[in-house]
Order: sequence, then C-alpha cells, then structure tokens
Amino acid sequence: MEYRFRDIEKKWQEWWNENKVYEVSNDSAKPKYYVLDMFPYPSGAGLHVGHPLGYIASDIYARFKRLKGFNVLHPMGYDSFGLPAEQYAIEHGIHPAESTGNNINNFRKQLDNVGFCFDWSREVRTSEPNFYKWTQWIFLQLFNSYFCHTEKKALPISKLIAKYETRGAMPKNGPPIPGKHFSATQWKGFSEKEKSDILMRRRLAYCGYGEVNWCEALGTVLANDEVINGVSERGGHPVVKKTLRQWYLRITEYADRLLEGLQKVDFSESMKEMQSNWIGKSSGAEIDFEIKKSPLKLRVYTTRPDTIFGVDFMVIAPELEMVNEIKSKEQTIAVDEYLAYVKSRSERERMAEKKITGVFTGAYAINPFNGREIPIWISEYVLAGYGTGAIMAVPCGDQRDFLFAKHFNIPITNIIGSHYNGEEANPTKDAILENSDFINGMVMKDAIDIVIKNIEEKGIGVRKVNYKMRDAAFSRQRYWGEPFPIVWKDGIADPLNESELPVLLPHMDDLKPGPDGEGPLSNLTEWKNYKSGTREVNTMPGYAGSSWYFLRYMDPDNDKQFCSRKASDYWGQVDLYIGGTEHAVGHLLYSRMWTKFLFDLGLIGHDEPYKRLMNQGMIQGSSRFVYRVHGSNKFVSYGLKDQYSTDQIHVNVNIVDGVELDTEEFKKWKRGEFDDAEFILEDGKYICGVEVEKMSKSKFNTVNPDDLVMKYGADTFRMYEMFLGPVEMSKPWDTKGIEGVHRFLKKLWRLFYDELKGKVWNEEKATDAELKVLHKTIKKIEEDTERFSFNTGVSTFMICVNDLTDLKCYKKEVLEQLLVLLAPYAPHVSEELWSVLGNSATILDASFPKWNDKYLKETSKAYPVAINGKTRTELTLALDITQQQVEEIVMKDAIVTKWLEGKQPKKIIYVKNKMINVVV
RNA sequence: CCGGAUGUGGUGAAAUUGGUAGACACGUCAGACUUAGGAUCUGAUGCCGUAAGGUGUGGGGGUUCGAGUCCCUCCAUCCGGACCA
Repeated sequence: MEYRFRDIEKKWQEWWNENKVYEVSNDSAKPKYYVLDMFPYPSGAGLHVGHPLGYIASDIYARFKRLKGFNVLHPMGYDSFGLPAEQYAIEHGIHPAESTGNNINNFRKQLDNVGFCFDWSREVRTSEPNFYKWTQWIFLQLFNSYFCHTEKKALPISKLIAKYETRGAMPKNGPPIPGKHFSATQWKGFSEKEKSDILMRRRLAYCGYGEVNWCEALGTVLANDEVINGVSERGGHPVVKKTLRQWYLRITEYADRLLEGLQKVDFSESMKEMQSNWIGKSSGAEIDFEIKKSPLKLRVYTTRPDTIFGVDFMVIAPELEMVNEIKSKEQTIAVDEYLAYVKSRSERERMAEKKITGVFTGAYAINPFNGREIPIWISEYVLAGYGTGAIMAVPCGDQRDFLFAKHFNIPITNIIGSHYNGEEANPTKDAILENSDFINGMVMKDAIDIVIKNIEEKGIGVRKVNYKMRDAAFSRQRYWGEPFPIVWKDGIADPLNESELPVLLPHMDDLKPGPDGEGPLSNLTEWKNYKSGTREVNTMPGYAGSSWYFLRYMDPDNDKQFCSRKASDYWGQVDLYIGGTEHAVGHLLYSRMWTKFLFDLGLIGHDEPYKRLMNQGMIQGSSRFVYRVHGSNKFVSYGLKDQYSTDQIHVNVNIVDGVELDTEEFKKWKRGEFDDAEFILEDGKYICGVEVEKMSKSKFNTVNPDDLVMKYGADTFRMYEMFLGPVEMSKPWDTKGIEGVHRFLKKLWRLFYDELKGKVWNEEKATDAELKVLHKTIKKIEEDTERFSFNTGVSTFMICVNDLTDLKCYKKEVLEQLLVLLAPYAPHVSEELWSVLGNSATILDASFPKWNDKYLKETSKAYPVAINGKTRTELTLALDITQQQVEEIVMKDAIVTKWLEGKQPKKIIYVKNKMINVVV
C-alpha cells in the first residue's frame, strides 16, 4: 500500500468539516490561547506561495497548543473593504461586492487546500453589515469621547460638556485668550454651532480642515503611512498637499501611551523601533524671541536650548503668515519672489532635489540673554507643520544649519571649541560650552535643563514635547468603505443613534466621484438627504475594520454588542499575532489605539491588543529570463548572450527546471507568440538568467500553492514551507528541495506499510534504543515548536524517521506517539495513520506526549580530553560523575601522564559537552 | 545621513547558556536493483593535499584553557525612516 496523499487529504478534510472539529467554544475549563493571523485583503490575484507561510506557522502553533491542552482560538476572515476592489470595478465594470465575493470564494478554496484548522464559523468580513455596524458604532464612541489630559484617558464628551457648563474652559494661569478660553457663562451664551465647533476640537474622531495627502489619480486622500516618497502606496500615483474637510482620529492624544505600551509587549526590536520612530517623540523647549522694531514675537521649537548662544540666524517656514508682517521694505521683492518659487515646487520636487534655498526677511530677532540681533530667514527646509514652523539655527551644531550658513555666507559662532572643526557641524551633547555667557564651562547636556528653567522663570518660553506623528486622516472620497453614521445639519455634525445602525452602504452601479472632490455617494441625492439634513458622503478608510476585527472573532454573532465583555474577558489579548512588517506603522498602531480607547471606556479589559508579534519574512520570487536576439525569434542562452544584441524577457518559472529552459514548453507558452522560436544553446541546453524580485504575476515568477499541493500533497507543502528556513527571514522561493520533504513522508509511511509486504506495524514492545529515539524527538519537537523553529522541527522528524528505519522499528508504541508530534506539521497523514493504528477519536484531541529523561541518559561513552586545547585522546567516563572523580581518572590515564611529563596541571575543566580540558 | 537586521560549503540552512562547526535537506559523484528511469536503496561530499596533515563561520584586532556565539573596528547585503530643528 502506497502513500496516496490525495485520497487521504480529501478524506480527512471532509471528515473534519462534517464533524466541525475546528469549532471552538467560549466556555471551557481549559486555559485559553489566541493565535491570530493578519487577515488578508482578498485581491483578485489569488494566493501565491508567499501568502500561506505565516498561516502555516500559526496553524502549526495553534494545533500544537491544542495538543498541549489549551482551548485555542484560531480564526480567519477578510479585510474586504478597500481601494483596489473599487479601482477594479471602475476599470472592469464589476461591482466591488461581486468581485470581492468571488475573490473570497477563490481564497477560501485555496486556503482549504492546505488544511488549516481555522474555525470558519467565526469568519468575519469587514464589508458585511453585521460587522461594519460595529465599526460605525465604535466610530460613534470615538466621536462622543474626548481625551482627558489629567486622567490621561478617554472620557465621554458629556463630561466635558458638564465641565464647560459649570467651570467653562479657563487657563491655569495667565489671562484667558479669546477664541480659546471661555467661562461657563460665555459657554451658555454660545450658539449650537459655536458649541459644536468647540467640542469638535476635543473629540477623538473629529472633522476638520487640514492639509491632506490628496491623490488625484485615486481621487481620494491618503493617510501618512499610505504615502511613500511622495507617491501612493497602492498604484504609485503622485500625491499632493491639499486643504480639505476631513475626518480625523486624534491618535496624537495616545502618542505617549502608544510609546509606553511598547515596553510591555513582545515585538521585535525593529518593529518597536519603527513604531517609536513614527511616533517621533522629542523633548525640548519653545522659546519666544522679540523681534526688533515689531510687536510680534518669534516662537521657535528646539531640542537643544543649551545652544542658545550659538544661534546665528533664525529660519521660518515660508508658509507662515507672519512672514508678510515682518519682512522689511528692502527685502519685500526678494521675499515675494521666493514665496512664489516655493509655491511652484511640488512636494515631490522638494523631496527629490534638496537644494539649499532661502531668503533674508530683513527682520531681526533679539537673543533674550545677550540682546544679540539675529537675522531672520525663510527657507523651505523648515516645515510649517512641525513644532512652531520656526527654528533657531545653530550652524556649529546642526549640519543643515551649517550648510545653510555656508551657502549664504552667514558668520558662524563656535560654542563647542575644538569639537567644531569648521568643516562640518558637530551635534554632540558632550562638549563644554564656550562663548555662552552664564552657561560657559558647562557640559552641554547638563545645560539643557538649566536654560529651560531660566527661560521659564523669565516667562519667555516653556518646556515642550513634540511628536512627528499626526492625527490620522479617517475619511476617503470613495464608495467601497463603511459609511459614516453622521448627518450634517446647519454645519453641525449630528451622530446617529445606535438604533439607526448599521448605515447600509447603498448599492451603486456607477462609481464616478461626486462634485467638489466628494465621494461617489454624493451622487445619491435620495440617500443623502436624511432627517432634515444631509448624510456624510465620505466613507471610512481601509484600516477602520482592521482596527478591531480581532475582537469580533471572540463573539462573531453578537447582534447586541461589538463583543460581549464576557467573551473579551475570556479570550483577552491575542497571545500570538503573525503577519508581515508592512503594517508596522499603519494597522498595528491604529489597532493599538482602538484597543486603548475601548479599554478606557471599560468595554474591554486589556489595553494592548497583542501580547506577542511575529513577523513572517517575505517570500520573494526568483525570476527567470530568456534573451531574444533583436528583430528575430531566436533566443540565445545566458552564457552566450553577450555575443548578440538582445532583449531580456521574463519567462514563466514553471517551465524552467532550475536554470534550464524546457524549450518545447516554451514554444507552447503564450500561444502563438513563440511557436516557431529557435534556440542558440550552450552544451545542448538553454540556460536562463536569474534575478530575485518581488513575486508578481507580471514577472511570471509566481508559484501557485495549488499546483504544489496537487503534485505533492498539502502535508508536503506545509512542511516544505517551514523547512525553507526561519519564518521571520525573507528568502526567494525555490521549489527544488520539496522532493526531500516528500520523500520523508513516504519514508514515514513505509514504517506502517511496505509496498510488497503490506502492513508492517506491530504491537511488540519497544526496546530502549527505540524509546531513546522517540524521547529525544519528543523533547526536540517540543522545544523547536515552542521557540518557533519549525525548520529545525522538520529536520528533527527526518532524523527520527531515518533512525527508526535503521532500527527497523515498526512498533505501534513508538509510532503512535510520533504521529501526535507530527500532527501539527502534517495533519492529514497523521490523522490517517492514527486511525490505521486503531484509534477512533481524531488525533486533534490527543495529548502531546511527555519525554522521559530516563531514555535520554547515556550509560557510558568515550569522551575526548584536550590538553591546552591541542591534543586529544578518549576516556570512558560514567554519567553523573563528580569533578573529583573526573580529575582522578584523568590523572591516572597513561596518555595524559605522558603528555604532562611530570608537570602538575593548573586546572582540569570538565564541561557540559563532556569534554575535558587540561590546562598546564 | 540615521535606525534595525543579516553575513557559516555549490545551495537552503543547523549549532538553545561560549565547549568536537556544517545536523537535516537540495545538488553533485560513485555503486546496487532495473528493459529503462527524472522511481527506490546504499555510500561519499567544506576547502587544499595521493596521504599524513593543514586550513576554515565577511576582513582585522581583543577577552578566554576554549569564540560562529562576547567586546572593539572596518566592509558588504537587505529592510525601514529620512529636511522632524
């Protein structure tokens, strides 16, 4: 009987399905464990071999934990709202709901092929009304909440209103600023619109005007993390700044807690680094400078107040309005010309070519400590959106300031003595200050605090923390997303009641944009007019649903709540989250914020969503090329291509064996085009060129898992993906080698059945040698699986099966336990053989065997001795030997005595690998 | 430029606290059984050398009886952020 993997896999997948073996209960005496994959966006391209890598890893771990006695939640779903489906609809005329549905069916079929243990009864789709009802509901909670700075948490907006009604909003000290501060009486006198505008300034989901990343080609705004080098992440279209009315999430209020939270989660260093860079916390001071002959003050932000005496000029961002008020008569023309120039430059140009540009305004700021007059310049290298949009330039300490000073011949003051060489700036904090008045002789880092205290006392500045992170743009001018549960009346955003949810996404056939950059929904007049107002016509961005989906899996059918407190208390944090690094600053930050917010409202009991995060590496494609001679249908082999003038053409990797092209298949490929191709061979072969690239259909380097599953079976495919190397590592795909894993499974099969003899497994008692092999394997597999070293895990199985084959061990006692170990890695074949051995219940509920030390101990063995690490001999020592016994045996040994030539050894080191080192 | 990660055979890679480097697999070579084999099995396989032996984890230096592993320094590759004051 041979290993008929196709029949076996089909049989067990059906059986598991019928018997609902993967359904998990929220009620169990077992401890819980939550294993989560980043749910996929169901694209039309289907899965390639890179996608299931993380899923297989999590599947193995989930099954392993189940065998270990945990109640394991391992769900899957689809992030089914988003831009590409809509783009596809516009280009091909297929409604997003339809194409998304098709894609999901296709994904599901492909996933099922691999034999995952997902509990599909808990599947979520972000585009389903019973899901997005709760996305809208959470949005309303965000809208109806504000961030309290004293309690450092979100509170209901009603508390803020109550505060305004009793105490107003007055400054802690100093006079109230009109437009910002008001008394309770004033509050009561405000119109509804005024009140609404004031509250909007504190809501966690708010509507405001702001510079947004506008992508003309996509017809929508993008969040900062969706823009890469001035072009859109999806599609690579140019992105420009544009002022629009937008919804935002006030994620900046959570900046500190998002940063602190990183300390208590198990993420990789680089992941934490990426997130904290994105948040970009810096601390320093804001300092006011008087402006000569002007009532205005110039406020700058600096992280280095200690360099205050090294300030040689000021630079303000061209966008700041004060530019026009401070420019001198003489400089007016120059300034206006410069402003026009800046306006003409796109964001992209500014990013791409970093020219040193700027102009003197003619105005001077006064150094508050020594009265020095400092020229004020404007330059595009200072960003209006960060800090105060103005800086104090210290050319001896900051390279950009230095280059600017050199370019415009501004004299440079040196405050750091020999640390500054005149060639480049030195940003050290360890120099001793010179030319610095009252802080002369101090170490720079100590001076920072002293200067801040000083300016605070003088009332000319404050200590200040800044973040690079901006509030997240939360609206899109698109169709295929969650509608907002908001109705506008007289300029006031009115939230809908819970009973009015979900706001269903109305069906539309024509998805052309509405007027004035609004989304397609704007064209639906009937839908838009609602309750004597108009609905918000933007939709939520792709990350809305994914910010909380992991909670919905816990309680997917609840129609009263997004997730009951009982369910979220039971499952708690995601114990293990697996996904790619590409979500480092988007999804991962947003979902962390939503979790903290829901925690603040007491709706869940934990404030970090993920306990441990694993990043799977990207599987790249290994592309193959053929070289066509110009103007002909001749193809020249790689080694000879330099003798001709050729075009490099991607060729389907599936018709190339290693680097050798199957020329007959090539002729058939792309019917018509290469039918009469001729080949110039080397050594009778056509050799292809090789390059590692991103896996993509257009490069013909994708490998479809379905083909491999068809050819070798799901178990082989699963194990091979793991065998490739560590899960976290990126690597190019190479199908060569899958045979080795397949051979292993066939070898395993032969421990049960022989092709000629039939059944070979028996119920004889296992010998110590056989048990030793088994227990070594149990121990190793447990360790490998626990520390996510699935590649060595696969190797461990191979070694075990090789050993058992050598021992001719066909004993049930041994094989049965081996199958349980193997079940997470190769579930189908394990299940089959498990039943062959006469077990009725599924192997899924077996329990992971325990290894016994007794079988791992060596009885006696020869151990090497090294003298001064040079020469070696072997001694036979018993196990559990004491240091003294070792020394005695070593000293009695003839060879050792001969080496020592009568000298006494300084020390005898007996180490754990049983090696003995004698030092003379 | 800054930050993070990674450098080990022809290839993918092991080596958990410093302890016989290269497990396991691919590939290659030789052999067995075969009408045949791109099936199966057995053996060999880091490099130099017929051999004894030497040498070897990106380069250089250090700590140690002992370093792939720890420290310093340089180089290369990959990823991320880059005018953030």
